[in-house]
Amino acid sequence: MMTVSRAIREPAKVAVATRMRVAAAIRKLGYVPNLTAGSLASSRSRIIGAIVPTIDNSIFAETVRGLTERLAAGGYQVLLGQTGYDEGAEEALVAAFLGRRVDGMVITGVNHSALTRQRLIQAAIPVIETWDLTPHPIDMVVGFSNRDAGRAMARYLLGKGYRRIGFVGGGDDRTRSRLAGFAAAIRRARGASLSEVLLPAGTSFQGGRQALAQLLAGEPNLQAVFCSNDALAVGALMECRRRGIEVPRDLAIAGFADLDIAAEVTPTLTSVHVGARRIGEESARLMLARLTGQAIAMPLLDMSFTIMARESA
Amino acid sequence: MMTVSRAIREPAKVAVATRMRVAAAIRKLGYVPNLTAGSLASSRSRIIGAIVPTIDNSIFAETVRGLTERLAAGGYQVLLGQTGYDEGAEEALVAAFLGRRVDGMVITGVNHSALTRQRLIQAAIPVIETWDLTPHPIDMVVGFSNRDAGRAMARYLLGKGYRRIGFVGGGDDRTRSRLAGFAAAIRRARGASLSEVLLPAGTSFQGGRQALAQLLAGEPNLQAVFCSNDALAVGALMECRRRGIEVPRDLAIAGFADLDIAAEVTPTLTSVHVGARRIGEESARLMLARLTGQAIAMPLLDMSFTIMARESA
DNA sequence: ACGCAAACTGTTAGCGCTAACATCTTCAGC
DNA sequence: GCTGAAGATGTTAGCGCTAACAGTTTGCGT
Repeated sequence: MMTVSRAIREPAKVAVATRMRVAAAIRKLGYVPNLTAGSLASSRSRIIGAIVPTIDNSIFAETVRGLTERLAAGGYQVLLGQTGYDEGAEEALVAAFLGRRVDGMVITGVNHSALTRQRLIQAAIPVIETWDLTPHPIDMVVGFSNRDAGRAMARYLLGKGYRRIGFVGGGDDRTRSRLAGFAAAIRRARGASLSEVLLPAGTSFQGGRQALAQLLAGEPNLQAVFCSNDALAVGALMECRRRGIEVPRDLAIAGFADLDIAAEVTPTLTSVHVGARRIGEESARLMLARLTGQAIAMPLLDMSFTIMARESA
Repeated sequence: MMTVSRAIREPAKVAVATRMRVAAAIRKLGYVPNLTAGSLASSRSRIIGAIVPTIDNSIFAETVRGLTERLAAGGYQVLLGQTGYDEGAEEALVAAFLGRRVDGMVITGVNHSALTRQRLIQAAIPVIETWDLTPHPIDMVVGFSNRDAGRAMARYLLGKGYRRIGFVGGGDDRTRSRLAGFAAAIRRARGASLSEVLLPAGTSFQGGRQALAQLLAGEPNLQAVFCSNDALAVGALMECRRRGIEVPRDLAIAGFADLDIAAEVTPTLTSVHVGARRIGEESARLMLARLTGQAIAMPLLDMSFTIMARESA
């Protein structure tokens, strides 16, 4: 038995002839190693838990893909959980994943319930928080400052001369951070005004259209709108087309995340590039390093962001 | 120990007072049950493996969501795998999932390598193939006929009077089935011609734009294009706008899958509604029924499809 | 007060593997 | 031919839980 176990996991330690006999027997018997038993015996599951709000609108899908591919290359699989932007769901998922004895966790955002934090710390496994930054990480962080990104977009729009400005976003933490930075910069600008619409978290095209309608109802002379994700922004663009509002002449629109679609719509969408895929890849890199016992020089990775100036704003 | 195990899994079988003592102890000790050990002992993992080509463009993301939510309600978790449209990756994922002793598998498509089929059959677990139909399922099927859907779209376009028709699709099995039905119907129509562009599997907006350009280069008088998914169709729409081609007056465009975005773009996109989410939900329903030992009256569920006639075609 | 079934709690064995250690081979070097 | 170390294979115990069964307590009818 032990020789078979070795032939599968560490072939170099088994003589070639034996290895071939093992392989033949495996084929003949249709043997499928029980990784569950292996996990129990070795107390390493080779599974990393990943928790994102949703994979629906591909904002996080890219991160998940980057993470999954890099971890797979290192021999780890990803157990994916979706919270639907619900803290209770996140708590349940973390508990379930820890129960499965994942070897590490990658979780979206830096705000978690006290219980979730406590459980993650007690689990004593590598934990990476993503898509944001914080001075008080659970363990490691790979993200960017949503606050700074919001401020940067405000400055960009103000720099273009816009003054009556709107904000549309879902109600999640990262959107709130972006809004905080955005609003602070606009408040500081002479003669600038801000109107906001906060939608339920996780809304998409349709939500963007409605939100734009709502903004225009309150402030018909709006000059620019910053949407907290590209799906909302594309929805807003569509609503503009429907109303005959010409973008950016009559109204400027900017999005966030720089999805594939941003460069493809007409007019092309100004957005904030955040390297969603690279966040996943870098998280995988850090995770693998930690799991192989390497010291992590930099447990806080600021991936930064870039404003992609295109036609819409 | 046994009482604790029962208090957690079947609280009704434990006296209330004992149950509360157990709960108190759990809290005090920060005990997290090891589900891996539980799986090994009970030989039930309460995990269902799900394999899709990709979650990037949300065609399958909806199915995954429906599946995940319904299964969660039944106490099961989903282990998600992405093949990236690669048969080798599918094989590896199936092997890995079976090694983890998943209690069931939900897999996209009905064409799999001989080895994959054999492994799934030998595993003797419930298996659901989705997004297509076949007379020779591994076990159960929840889908619709891609061939029929292709034919239906051909008839729809022919019925609108279009004769010089194009097809754009990725190179996956389901696209090929759609094309087969589509091409057959067009061949049978008087005076109708078909030009095709097959892209690498998994391409998106950008691919749709390029493919349209390619089609028009070969057949400048094209009247209608059927795109094998909505992302391609939206890409094609964008290319039209860029070239000043008015849809549907100069060129009709139809998509497939009826994503959220189809109803939101301008012009709204004619598409084939396939109930992606319901495929996931029904798969979960069948899976749970099978796992609780119920007999399945109908192991082949034809979810059908509907052509959503909108402005673009 | 007693018997007995139902309700509850406890004991034993083993799920399939791997860590750690033990033993057996092989072969270079003299 | 012998020694010793490296290389290859084997043995033992146990990971943390649950199925199956065993034993104990409770409550009810008489």
